[in-house]
Amino acid sequence: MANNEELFKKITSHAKEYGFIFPSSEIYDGMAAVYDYGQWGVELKNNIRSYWWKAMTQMHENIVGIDTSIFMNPTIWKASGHVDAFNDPLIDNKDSKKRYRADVLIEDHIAKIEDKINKEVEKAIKRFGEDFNKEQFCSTNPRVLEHSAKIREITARYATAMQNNDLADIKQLIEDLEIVCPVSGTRNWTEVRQFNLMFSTKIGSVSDEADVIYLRPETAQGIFVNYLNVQKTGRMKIPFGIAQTGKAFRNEIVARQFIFRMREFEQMEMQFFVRPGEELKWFSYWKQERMRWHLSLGMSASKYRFHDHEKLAHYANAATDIEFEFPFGFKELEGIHSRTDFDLKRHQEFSGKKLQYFDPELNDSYVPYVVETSIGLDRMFLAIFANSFTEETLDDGSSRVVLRLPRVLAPVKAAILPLVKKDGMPEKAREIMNKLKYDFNLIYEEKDAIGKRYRRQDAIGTPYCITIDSQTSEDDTVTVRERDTMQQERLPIANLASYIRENINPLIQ
RNA sequence: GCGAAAAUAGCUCAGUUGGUAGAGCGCAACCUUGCCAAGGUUGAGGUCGCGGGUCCGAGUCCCGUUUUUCGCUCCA
Repeated sequence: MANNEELFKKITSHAKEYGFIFPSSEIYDGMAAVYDYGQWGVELKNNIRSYWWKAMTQMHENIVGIDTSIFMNPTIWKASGHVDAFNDPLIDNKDSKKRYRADVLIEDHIAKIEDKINKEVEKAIKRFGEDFNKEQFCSTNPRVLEHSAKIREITARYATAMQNNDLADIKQLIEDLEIVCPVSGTRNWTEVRQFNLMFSTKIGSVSDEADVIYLRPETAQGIFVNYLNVQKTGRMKIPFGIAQTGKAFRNEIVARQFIFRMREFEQMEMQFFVRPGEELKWFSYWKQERMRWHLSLGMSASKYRFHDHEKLAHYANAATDIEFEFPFGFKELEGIHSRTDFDLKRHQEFSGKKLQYFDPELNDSYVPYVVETSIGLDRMFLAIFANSFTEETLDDGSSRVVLRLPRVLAPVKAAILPLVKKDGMPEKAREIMNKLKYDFNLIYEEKDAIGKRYRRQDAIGTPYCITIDSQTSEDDTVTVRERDTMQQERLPIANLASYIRENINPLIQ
């Protein structure tokens, strides 16, 4: 494990040193769990996104893409369940390290007081027999009156505190009631915190009248609320899919492990709409299909595994994760969920609009079922980056750091290097550069010894180094040096473009 | 969120019982060499994470805070 920690440290250092990822707002002491992509990082990230996008849309005739807004009508998040499921005040016990919902702790306490009342009532029933008037008893018995007054007091105080968002008073209430942790039995509590999964902001320029809106915690809802627009205007027939990439925001309590868990992150999602009853067939199809996509990048199959969910979310009837072996262990990289018709049904209910699809083959209308594939772009970046990072010792005993990125994803496809800064080589190199730059992202470099320049390209994962030497001016050939093998071959300049194109794209191979 | 550890140049680090900062690599310019980094010369770059305190004097001691890492917890 110590080795992996060491490796992970090297990977994060390398990411910063070579312009892939910087801590956000670094000169202001940074911002927890927020990172910026640098000059090479953004190229790699764009390439991953584009590779996914092409694999989903271009390679599937029945999948199209859209791009929906981060802001959406707030009712969408009520329909999706995000508002209610994550709006609770939480408190931790420092001894047991267990986390509780503050309202549940207080309700449990009230339930205990109610038990006391019930016991008084039971005793009274035993004593007075059949003609016992419970209502009269409760409104006169001093012990019961005391208990019910207490309950009213607690309830009122809790309601006021929640209304005023007075979390300090909720903490005080828990202390005043001498509520103890069921596990540790102690009253060593943290402050009460409101845990909101969603970031909120206000729309409208007059703040009093402004409405609260949320930054989307997932991109999926933008697809759901547009599915009929796409289906109708694109004349889509079930089964069909809608793909989208974009930023999502989650107010995670613990965000950690570099770019693995960030509060602002990018998702690549595809929602596949199917006939009710056929969702599990498609679920299994997408499971295999998505794994195939991962393996096409050439990373070892042993780095991947499925993790089927046993406990399913309220909306799902099947779910699996594709996990990847990061330096800190196997972790979720992509989720594949059979979401049933939950989301569309809820939107139908909350919007009052029919979200049915007329199936001409069945001559029937229904709300489609949905199978979702959802992958974190930043996680995919980390998986690829960490997996590609290699330190090796060469035969001559020297060492090199090489980023063995899948070539299709490499930020720079080729470096154009004049062997020396004279004899017309730089001019020839510029000429080649100008021919190829419309097709590929290139780097031109003439400073330092050729070996040093090769190593610099290795460090950012450039698959090919094209070197112009004295022979170039004689026969218009150059040497092409491959990143992983360091082997060189001599090629005519005219063949360079097709050589690079054919060697970088696994979808062609 | 709880607990522990850490923070000095772009990166990796050193910095004696407290006496106002160094190395290697990297970077820039020039020279030299010319197919696998680490020849020469010159140079840029740090209010030692930030804020207080103790002291004649703090990178070093104390308190707070921010960030990062690890363990636990959380992750519809």
